[in-house]
Order: sequence, then structure tokens, then C-alpha cells
Amino acid sequence: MKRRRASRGSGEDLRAEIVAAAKELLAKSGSADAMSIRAVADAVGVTSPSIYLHFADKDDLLSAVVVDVFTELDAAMLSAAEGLTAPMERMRAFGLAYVRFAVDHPEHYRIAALDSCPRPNVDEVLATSAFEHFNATVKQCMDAGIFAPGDPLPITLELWAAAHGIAALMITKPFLPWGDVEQVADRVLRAAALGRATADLIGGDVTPARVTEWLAAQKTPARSPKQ
Amino acid sequence: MKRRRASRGSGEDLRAEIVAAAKELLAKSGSADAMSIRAVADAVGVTSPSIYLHFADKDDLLSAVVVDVFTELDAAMLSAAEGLTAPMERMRAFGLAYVRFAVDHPEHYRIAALDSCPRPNVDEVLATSAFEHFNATVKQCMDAGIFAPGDPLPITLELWAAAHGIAALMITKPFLPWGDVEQVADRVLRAAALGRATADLIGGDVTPARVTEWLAAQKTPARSPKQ
DNA sequence: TGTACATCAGTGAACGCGCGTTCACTGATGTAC
DNA sequence: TGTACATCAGTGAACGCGCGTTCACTGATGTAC
Repeated sequence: MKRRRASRGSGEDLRAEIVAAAKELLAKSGSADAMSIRAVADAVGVTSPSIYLHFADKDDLLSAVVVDVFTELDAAMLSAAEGLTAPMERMRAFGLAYVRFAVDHPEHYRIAALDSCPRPNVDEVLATSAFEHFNATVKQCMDAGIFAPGDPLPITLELWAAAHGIAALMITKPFLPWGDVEQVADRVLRAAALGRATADLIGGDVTPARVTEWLAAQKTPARSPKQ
Repeated sequence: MKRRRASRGSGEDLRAEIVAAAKELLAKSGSADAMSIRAVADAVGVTSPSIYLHFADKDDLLSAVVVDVFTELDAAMLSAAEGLTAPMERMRAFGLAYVRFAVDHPEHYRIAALDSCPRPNVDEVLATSAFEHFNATVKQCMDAGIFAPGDPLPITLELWAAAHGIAALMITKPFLPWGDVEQVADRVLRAAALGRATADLIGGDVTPARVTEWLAAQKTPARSPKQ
């Protein structure tokens, strides 16, 4: 492939093309080690030294890809929650979109969330867009009285762990009997949120014995929600 | 390092030494790609072609390491739950031991659970020891009426996802404000189990709206467990 | 007990490969006059 | 408008490296007689 030489100011174009090509190669070829500078250069239609005009080294390119992936993930989450106002509904939409994204782009998700990142600071992205949006929704759930008031961060991490756990396992152990992605994700996320809410409801030190007792107490008088 | 040549029948000794050396190297050097046949041979005090007397190729060695790691994980879980009989207590001990193992041996956990395995069949280990033990405990929880009766597998996968999620995130994003490992793990695992139990309790289609409603109903009459 | 010999665990050297990165360069682009 | 020239995006060739794996071999171990 031959490409027209970029004009003076338009270095950004090739940069973007390189990131896009790297993402695509990553999606096909597995891990970060399988994505070579040479292959990326080839895909863009440029020689490998050209990459170094736009990125300091391979890790720098990878960081750029991770940033791009997180941006895309955030966009997917926001669009999934668009129009929803009830905090629990928003949270559910976020979580489902998160898992869906991971399963749809397993290799991208892998380098962004499964691998340790080469440059830790790229994870500040995670502290900004997608993560921040999720954290804000957890805060809304607190304000709505669903979770006990306080710092939303621990709950955000907790729910994130649930979403990440199911996404990661589905990706790395696809041969297990997961069933429908959407349905399993929904089930897990609901249980995680409900579990946190109920734990807050029980309050105090939630020991296994107390939980067992509490569950029994819920059942024996056959007290059920107003339906 | 010079090693005495193995006697006729004792091929197994070197094999075990190789696996042990590979595990150690893995623990130090990060990913599977960072563990080279040459380095393993060096560590054992043998030349690299010798490895091929015991393993077909690098993937074969890696599979052996994964099997070893799962065995060790299973042993850690079993020993943590030793003496405990209450199903919830056992489940908690299993979960905590699981997360603790992952955090204590991050690189071993990484190749066993975070990477896709080179030979999918090694994951049958996972279908035998550690996984089977966990699944059995979930079944016990069902029999004890904590979870709704039925196939324990979906619940096992769900709870495993919670444990895996928190373990994986703590490993790959260690700079996040996790706090004490044990405490966070306990919190997450409890919420996951409690959430599943409560969801079963509410029954039917657990929509966000119904959960919100149910939670409100629990609170307004200020009904709390008998302490 | 002693010797000749087959076995096979482990060796040493080499193979071809693809990698990240560097370096001096080329020649199209844009600008100064 | 036309020409000389500086700039700098992209090139082509090469570097050194460590890798997985192979191959013909060596020589200690165990056995048959």
C-alpha cells in the first residue's frame, strides 16, 4: 500500500491512523506482544521507523490505544444510559454496556483492563471518564436512599469488580457454560447491587451467621414485598 | 550451576524441578512471554534442550505450571475452610482464601486465570478440584435454604465472578484505593452472596424498579433482624 | 566379581526468525525573496 | 509569477538481541553375560 505524504501540519492524521491500525491488529492478534510496530506500520502503509515520528516507543503507542479504548467504552456506556433517569436503571444500563463492550471487544478489553498497563498514568483516564460516570451514578443511588450514604468510591469499586469479574471470566474462559451474555451479566450485576443495598440495610457487622439468620427471619413470617 | 545427572528412572524429579523453576521465574518476571525456556533451563542448572526431554514445547510446560497453580490454590482453599461446617462460613473461607491466593501470587494467578490458556483442556483442572469444591459448597447453601434450590452452577459462576473481579482488579490496578485486601474481599463476597440470596427471596423478575420498591418496603416499617 | 555393551539423560552448537530501535538519507512541501 | 532554499515527514538498510527449537553428539548409568 502506498500513501500520499502528509502535508506539513497534518501529523495528527497519521497518528490517528496508527492508533486505529494498532487497535485493529490488537483485536485480531491477541495480546500486546502479538502487536508489533512493524505490523502496525505495514497496516497503515508506512515503514516502521515512521511510527517513531508519532510515538516515543511501543509502550507509548499502546498507551494511546488504551486511552482510545477507554474513550470508546465511556461513549458506549453513556449512550446506553441515555434518557434513563432512575439511578438504578442508569446503573444497570452502565453495567450491561460495560460487559457488552468487554465481550464484543475482548482483545481491547484485555489490554485496557486485564493487563497491567505499561505506563500507570494512562489509568488516569479510568479515573476520569467511564469510571467517573459510574461513580456519579452510585452517588445518585445513595442520594435516592438505595445505598447507605457515604463515600461512593468503595461501592463503585465493588460493583466494578462484579462487572469486571463476569466480563473477564467470559473472555478468558469462554468454554464455560455461561449462557446468554446479557442475561448473565444482568443477573450478576443485579445481585451485586442488591447485595450491597441489603448489606447496608442489615447494617452492623454482616457475619455469615447474621446473614443466615436475617434471611430466615425474612422468610418465616412470609413477608414479601407489596408486589 | 552443575547438577548431577539423573539416574534412569528418576525423570520425574527433573520434571518437577523444571515446573518449580518455571513457577518461580513467572512469579518474578511477569507474563508468560517473559518466562523463556532458556531462563528456566538456566535456573534448574541444565541446558535448554533438556527441557524438551520432559515437555513437548513451551505451551506444554506452561500448562503444567497452570495445573500446579490450580492444585496449590485448591489446597489453600481447602485448608482455609478446614473445620468449618456452616455452609456460609465455608463459602466465605473459600472466597477469602481465593482472593488472598491471587493477591499473594499475582503472576501465578495471572497465567492461570487472567490469560487465555494455551491449551484449553488444562482448564479441566478448574472443573475438578478448586471449582468442584466451591460448587459443592454452593450446593450446601442451597440445601440449607440460603439460596433457592436448583442447579448450583450458575450461582457458583456468579460468586466466582465476584471473587475473580476483585482479585483481578486488585492485581492489575494496584494503585486504586482498595484498602485492606481481606476486608474488601470480605465485603464484596458477602454482598455477592447476600445479593443472590435476596434476589432469590424477592423472586420473579427482579427489575431495578422492583428492587427499589422492595428496599423501601424493608425500611419504612423499620423492620430489622432480631439482632 | 569383572567386562562389554546398550540405553538414554543431558550437551553444545547452531538454525532461522521477528522483534524494537537507530541512522543517515531523500525528496515533496511550503516559504522567502 | 518564478526560483532557490530550508524544513521535516517518511524511507531503506541495518544493528543487536533473545527467542523456541533442532540435531548430532557424549558419556554416565544400568544390565547381560
